[in-house]
Amino acid sequence: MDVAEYDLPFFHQGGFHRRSCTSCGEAFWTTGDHTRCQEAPCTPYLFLGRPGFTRPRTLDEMRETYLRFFETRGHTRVRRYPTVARWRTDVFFVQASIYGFQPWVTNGVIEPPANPLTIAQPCLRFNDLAEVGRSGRHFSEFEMMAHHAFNRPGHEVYFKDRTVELCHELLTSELGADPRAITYKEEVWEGGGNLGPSLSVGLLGVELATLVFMEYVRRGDALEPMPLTVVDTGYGLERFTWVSQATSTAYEAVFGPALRDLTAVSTPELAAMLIDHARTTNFLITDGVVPSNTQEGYYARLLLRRMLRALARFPDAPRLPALLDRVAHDLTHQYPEIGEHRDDLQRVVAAETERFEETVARARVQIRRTGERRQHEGRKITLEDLVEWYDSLGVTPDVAVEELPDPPVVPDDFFALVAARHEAATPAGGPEPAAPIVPAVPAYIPPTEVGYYLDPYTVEFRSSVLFTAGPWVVLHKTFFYPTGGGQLTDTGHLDDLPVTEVVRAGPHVLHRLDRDALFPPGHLVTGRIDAPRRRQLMQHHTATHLLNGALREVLGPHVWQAGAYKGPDLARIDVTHFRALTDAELRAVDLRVNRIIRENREVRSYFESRAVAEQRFGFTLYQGGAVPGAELRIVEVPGFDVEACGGTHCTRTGEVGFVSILASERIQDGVVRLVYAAGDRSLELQYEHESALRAAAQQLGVAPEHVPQAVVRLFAQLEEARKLVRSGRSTDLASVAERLSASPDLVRTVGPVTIISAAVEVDAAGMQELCRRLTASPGRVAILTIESEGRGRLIVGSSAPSVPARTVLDAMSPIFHGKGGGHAGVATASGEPGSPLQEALRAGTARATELATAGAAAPPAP
RNA sequence: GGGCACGUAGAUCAGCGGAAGAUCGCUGCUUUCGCAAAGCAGAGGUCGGGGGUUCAAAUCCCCCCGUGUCCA
Repeated sequence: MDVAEYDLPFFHQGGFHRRSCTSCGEAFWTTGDHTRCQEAPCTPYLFLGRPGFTRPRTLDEMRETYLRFFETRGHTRVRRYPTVARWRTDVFFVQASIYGFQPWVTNGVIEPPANPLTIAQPCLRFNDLAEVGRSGRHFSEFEMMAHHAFNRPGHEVYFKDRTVELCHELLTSELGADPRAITYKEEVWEGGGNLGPSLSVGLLGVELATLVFMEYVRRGDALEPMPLTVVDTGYGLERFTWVSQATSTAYEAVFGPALRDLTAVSTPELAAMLIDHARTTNFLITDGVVPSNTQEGYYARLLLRRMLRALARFPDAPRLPALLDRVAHDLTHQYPEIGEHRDDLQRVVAAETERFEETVARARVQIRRTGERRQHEGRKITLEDLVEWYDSLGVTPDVAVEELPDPPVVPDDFFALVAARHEAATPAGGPEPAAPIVPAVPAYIPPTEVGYYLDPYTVEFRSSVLFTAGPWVVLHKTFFYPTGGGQLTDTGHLDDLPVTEVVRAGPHVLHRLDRDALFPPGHLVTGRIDAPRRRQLMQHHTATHLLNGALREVLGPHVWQAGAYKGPDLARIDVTHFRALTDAELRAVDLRVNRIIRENREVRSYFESRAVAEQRFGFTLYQGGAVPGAELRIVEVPGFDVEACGGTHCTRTGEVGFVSILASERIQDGVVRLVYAAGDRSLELQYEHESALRAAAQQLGVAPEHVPQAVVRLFAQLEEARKLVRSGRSTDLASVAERLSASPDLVRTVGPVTIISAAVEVDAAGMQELCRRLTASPGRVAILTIESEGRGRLIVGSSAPSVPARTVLDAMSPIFHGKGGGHAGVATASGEPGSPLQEALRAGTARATELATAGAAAPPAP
């Protein structure tokens, strides 16, 4: 980055000089006489026991001081964004104050809610979890205070000079830092394809803030100026608070009395870790994360389990619910929504705690058993076993060791071993499902006017053709709804040609015909939408919103839509929840939804600017996921449910008719699915179910209400019958066995050994069963053959030690080209049928006789 | 989104290529005034589902379903 980028008038007028840090070599600006930048590691912490600001402030005081400082200098205070970045697909969590404005504000698509603005944004970072509590300064949740300015050509708010000036004024005049102790180190910031110069603000060994000036786009090696430049600052609230209090760790300054209380009943490190995690958990769950084994949910689980494990070591410490409550109480002053989610959070945590305890109890039993078995076998439990258990049972080595008589030594780098194991695993990576191939619409074609938002009831219209490509048609204006938001495409006709699919591509709506479109440009077509289908789709879509609202009411505000489908036959909604729904919950949801339908409430659909909608309704708007654009389409059932949604909706709830919930299942940890039907479709299904029930009743010859008992009875009878068949077969085999044993030409006796050999006519399983019966008593050898599926099969069974079945078999196999094997007790083979098989049977009998004779002559030592 | 582990009797699990097992629970009998307990006997299994390899699969391979867990 060019030196000139950092050469600001403010530095020159303020008497700053530019130096190179003798430690890291980076350039920095200061009015003092430092030879090093005032940041770690070049400069050690100098503020410990010697505050960098004039007076100590608590976290809340420091935040308020900051925000007010910028408010009085023309900035508008903006509410925090959720810590869970639902509006983004590239990250799970907000990790910096600018995330709330990416990508639509920073790329210029929409206006910021205010300009310039100031914000205190809770951020989550989980990369250094192991350091939290131990290092004295790491947090999993921290607040990034910021002032942001977005500059468009012709509308310049402020840029580098004013930014540094404000920062310097805040530190010196407002907080009372010694101006000469401050250094502004030159750095380059880069991210998301953008980059620009930045200044890192150091004081007494701490990096207090970073001032980033986003002004370039990287195109290969070249840098191009951005049309919109952004002042992206970040001030660490926790560090400011710490520097003001000069305590020995940041935790003492930030967590205050809660930390002292908890330290008294545990250790300082664990107390800090617990409070940090409790804060983070409060934010996570309040912002809509349900603990699970995937995605965001896993972090909630990870934190909760770390807390539970730590608390288990200190019987005098408060239990998890009390800890979370205490921390929530401290946060509620600033974030009232955390207090509002208190009860819901406690339910979520209780369910997760129960689950954890079950998991650990189950794992302990398993480990103890394995330990005992290994000891029996004279083998040791290895470190590898512990890694395996952690990975697959979720048991930390300290717990595993408690269950083992002779545990291996657990090295300090245990978790590095786990990581290494994952390193070795190579990801598979399947092919992406093919997206429908849509032709490129030339840019000169004007955007399609869409009529279905304002008027979802028009199903016939006239419009002119603007563009065709193969079967695809773009119209000047359309009422056809393209697949989107989980709602399936409309179908119908353009003139008399069937429309099979409608998709949106950027500003255009493309209709796909069942053949190539031969309309000349400008041709006027009549569009007719399949009205019953559309009506059904609308009913399903509105029903989905009603269910979502009812689920939040019944289950709690942790419920978020995690996916939805609205087809012509059925609809589905997936929502976050910590366990499968009970029948009572389902009934409550069903009752609530159908009641709202009967009340025939208004369903309002309208456009609203994003900033206004977010401020009015909050981020629960984004139930369907990220929605682009400056304007949001809002679908609101006043007092019940509000969502940003692009679908077609009924205008009154009564039009939905009736909703019947057909099924509910837990589709993955933390997500449940409801399947349902609305309107005519729910009636149709009702009829289908009734007629199915009647048909079943008729078959059973009972009244419909007696079907369940009749089925139970039927199954009992079936079981009886199966038993009879089995015992019948078994008596059959028994009589065959008896007959064989009684046939003198099949049986020969050699000393204590009785040999029975015969060709029988049963199936393969019967042959085995027969063999087992014949050799049930000691001193018996059975050699049986069958022919089935064009092959010859044979079995040798022996309960006479002198005649190993396998040896007999080996004498027979070559004769009928049989393949097979077995052991001394039983051996089987299959090969050619017919005379070779008969020959083999004779040879086997001879071999068995030989062995028995030898055995009788020289009995084996006992 | 990916890795790994697991799915066997009502419950908890063993077996991991050669003839389906253990413990608890259940039923009956013995014993007892009765209960508990003990002893004896017995019932209870599509070894998650579907393909494949093999003379032979609960066991090996592939796919699917379910459960758990670790990681991003």
